[in-house]
Amino acid sequence: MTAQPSSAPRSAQRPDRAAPTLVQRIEDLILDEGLGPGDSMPTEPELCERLGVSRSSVREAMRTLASLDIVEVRHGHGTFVGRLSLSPLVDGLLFRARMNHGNDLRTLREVVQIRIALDLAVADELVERYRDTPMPELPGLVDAMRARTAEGKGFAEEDSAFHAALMSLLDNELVQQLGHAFWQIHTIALPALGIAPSRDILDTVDAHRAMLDALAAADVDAYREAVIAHYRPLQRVLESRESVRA
Amino acid sequence: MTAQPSSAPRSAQRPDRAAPTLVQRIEDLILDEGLGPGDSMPTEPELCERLGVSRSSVREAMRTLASLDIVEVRHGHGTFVGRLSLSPLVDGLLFRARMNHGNDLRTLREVVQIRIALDLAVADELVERYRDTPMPELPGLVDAMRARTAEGKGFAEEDSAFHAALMSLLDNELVQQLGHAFWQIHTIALPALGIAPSRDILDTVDAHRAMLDALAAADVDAYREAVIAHYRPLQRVLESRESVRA
DNA sequence: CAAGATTTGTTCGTATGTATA
DNA sequence: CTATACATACGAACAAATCTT
Repeated sequence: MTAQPSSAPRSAQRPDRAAPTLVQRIEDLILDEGLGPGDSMPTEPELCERLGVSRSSVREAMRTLASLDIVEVRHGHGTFVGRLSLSPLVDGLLFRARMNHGNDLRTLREVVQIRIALDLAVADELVERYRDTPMPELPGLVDAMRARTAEGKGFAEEDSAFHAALMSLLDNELVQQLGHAFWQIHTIALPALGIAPSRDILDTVDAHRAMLDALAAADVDAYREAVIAHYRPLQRVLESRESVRA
Repeated sequence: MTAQPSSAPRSAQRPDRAAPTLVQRIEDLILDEGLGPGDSMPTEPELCERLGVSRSSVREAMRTLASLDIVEVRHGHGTFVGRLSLSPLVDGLLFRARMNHGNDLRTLREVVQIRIALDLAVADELVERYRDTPMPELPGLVDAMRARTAEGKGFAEEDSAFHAALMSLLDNELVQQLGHAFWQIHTIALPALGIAPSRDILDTVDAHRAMLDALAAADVDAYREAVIAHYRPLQRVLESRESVRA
């Protein structure tokens, strides 16, 4: 009955002996040429020649690669190897969030759950690393958050910088990017869905400070507590919108 | 100094007052029409008319949406709303893995680290859920793994089904998909990079059984141990290839 | 500042391959 | 087998953005 895996969505459509798609051929070209992020790609006419296809085809393939952040195209300037960020994940999840809006905020709740899980999972290592590499700029960020909250403004920049700084201790680039990607999801989605931050957002600021205190004291349990507290206001906003369930 | 966020890669290029891109307009069309995964999209000529753009532009936008799994196009049949899977994440990470191959297997190591972190993070909840919903098909899967190993074959199907079944207990669709996506990465990447599984792959099979035993006994610590042991052979393969560092 | 060269963005018309009825 | 509807591919022309001279 398991004739077709059927789980593999579209990526695994490589029957091995089939003709490589144009997207793959361009990927191979990047690798063969030894290009890295930021390096400029051949121009479209050049690619048409080298690959023996029309410009329309090259352009469609480039769009695919651009949406995966494998290339980055700048109008009137050229095409460059992209940064291989997780922006496609962000784009996909943002659309998913818009899609099941009206029903509930399921996607956003799940994103927050994963952020919590990730933060808790790296807590041990973070405490250890922080011992060797304290980060003197972090308290200033927390103060800035408080200041901006007092002004009635958001503190997205500071929040992003705070978490990015902590994650940078981990020597795992993918975790950093995943964290940033998930952070982006609700930072972009909530305002876009017209959902205002709750009043107890100040608790979030305090939780940031508590996280720093726990790190300075090398107290893993306290850090875990602070992380959970840190997400509580956000969770409250999301749960309060929990409505119809099919 | 923070004039431009500049951290936002490409997704957030929405100065709010700028003309919505064609991709966004098609996304809006899907949402406005109330379409869901599997529903058929308007045909290309129809979209050209409704959106007032040429066929090529529609096609390029569709390619972008297809690579994000927001639409799925079936040759000669039509275009349909996609499943919103995490296939773009898989595609991007697979390319990244190919890119820093030759240097080291950094990306794959990071993927495994995240899988471990996720599995450990959900251990508590998993044990709890398993108490209420034991899954009688799982031991059979482990036996099948052992049988296939004895035949010298891989057990990708069984492994995938095993982890998918466990994750399905969690009531967090995103975690399931993330787990499956990361699983796909090294399952696809390792053979593609010509790296053979290590001899001690049998330990992985045993670890699967240990995971089940721990779940049946509702022993969280034992489950955590088994999870870690489960990844050890894979980690060994990846660490052994650690070579040049720039 | 201005003109021109380069490069990507958009459009049209046409022909071809593929799945369904 | 034929017909129809659909996606796929191509090539040429023009538009718009960017950089250089």
